[in-house]
Amino acid sequence: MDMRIKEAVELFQEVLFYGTERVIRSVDNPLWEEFSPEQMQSLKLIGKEGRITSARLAVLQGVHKSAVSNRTKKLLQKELIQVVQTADRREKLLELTDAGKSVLEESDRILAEYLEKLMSEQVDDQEIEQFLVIFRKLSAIMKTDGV
Amino acid sequence: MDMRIKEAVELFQEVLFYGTERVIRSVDNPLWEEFSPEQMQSLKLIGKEGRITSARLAVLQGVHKSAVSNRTKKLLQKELIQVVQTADRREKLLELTDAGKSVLEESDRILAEYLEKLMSEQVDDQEIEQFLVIFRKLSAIMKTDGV
DNA sequence: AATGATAGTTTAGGGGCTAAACCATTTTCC
DNA sequence: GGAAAATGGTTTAGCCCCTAAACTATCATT
Repeated sequence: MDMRIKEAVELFQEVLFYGTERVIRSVDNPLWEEFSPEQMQSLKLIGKEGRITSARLAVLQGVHKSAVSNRTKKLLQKELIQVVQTADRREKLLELTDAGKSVLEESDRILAEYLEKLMSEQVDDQEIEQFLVIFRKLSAIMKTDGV
Repeated sequence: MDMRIKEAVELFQEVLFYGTERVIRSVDNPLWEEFSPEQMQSLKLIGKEGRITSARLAVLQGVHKSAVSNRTKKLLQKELIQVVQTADRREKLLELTDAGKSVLEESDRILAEYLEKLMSEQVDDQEIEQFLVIFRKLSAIMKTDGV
């Protein structure tokens, strides 16, 4: 096996599979103690789309509809989202409340602070550029590779 | 806020927080249906250290000891690891069985195949090099930044 | 020998997931 | 127009993971 592939396997697992959880914990964002990553992602997608159905959210998040039902149920209880009824009586459109928007902004702000600090301490300018390039690429791959 | 930081926040979340699960699913490794990422990581660390205590595993994985107890319980039941008793009757050293070693090797082989295919289709040689550089950096950061 | 510390397990409760079952509503077909 | 099929979302059932307290056996200290 190509040594590079072998190394890639190790790094891939270390960073993507096993490192993520550690990063989330080290950011030490109080909001992330109250809202799970799954709930945060739901907020993000709802915010991005403006108004969205549960079905679409399930597709975007790649999970079963009942998982979405459970997530949105909690977000509704926490009043971070609200329902807008459509003509189709079966359907519910979800949108962010002001509180939901605040949570998203605050969460991003804290993560930005964390990254800014991390980057200023451990990464030089050129590496930041490379980081962005590679992550843009990874993001693109994840969106196209049947992922 | 620096636009680059803003972009980094988005990409970071997309790739590390929300993309990982999708990648795991798209690799389509049958072993990963039988063994969770948490169990796989335990196998990996046990394999790397040769013999290891639950306490050390808890530290390396950054989880509570009861989580480790549950993980190793399942791995024992599946006969992927076995216990070696020490002089300290409270303590148990864990080591891989041959079956455990096989699972690790097979899992890595499948992931290597996946990455090789991915890289040959969507990434050029220079990008592979950059990918490795950046991931080495990320891996190093995760090991030192109180992560 | 009694007390405190330690290693690991079990218990309790919270989060997540899949998928079937369920219910109301809409669409399709005859 | 009415019955059957499809659809949107919720609830139920069962499995997984986590944290942390409670618990038990063993070791170390006083």
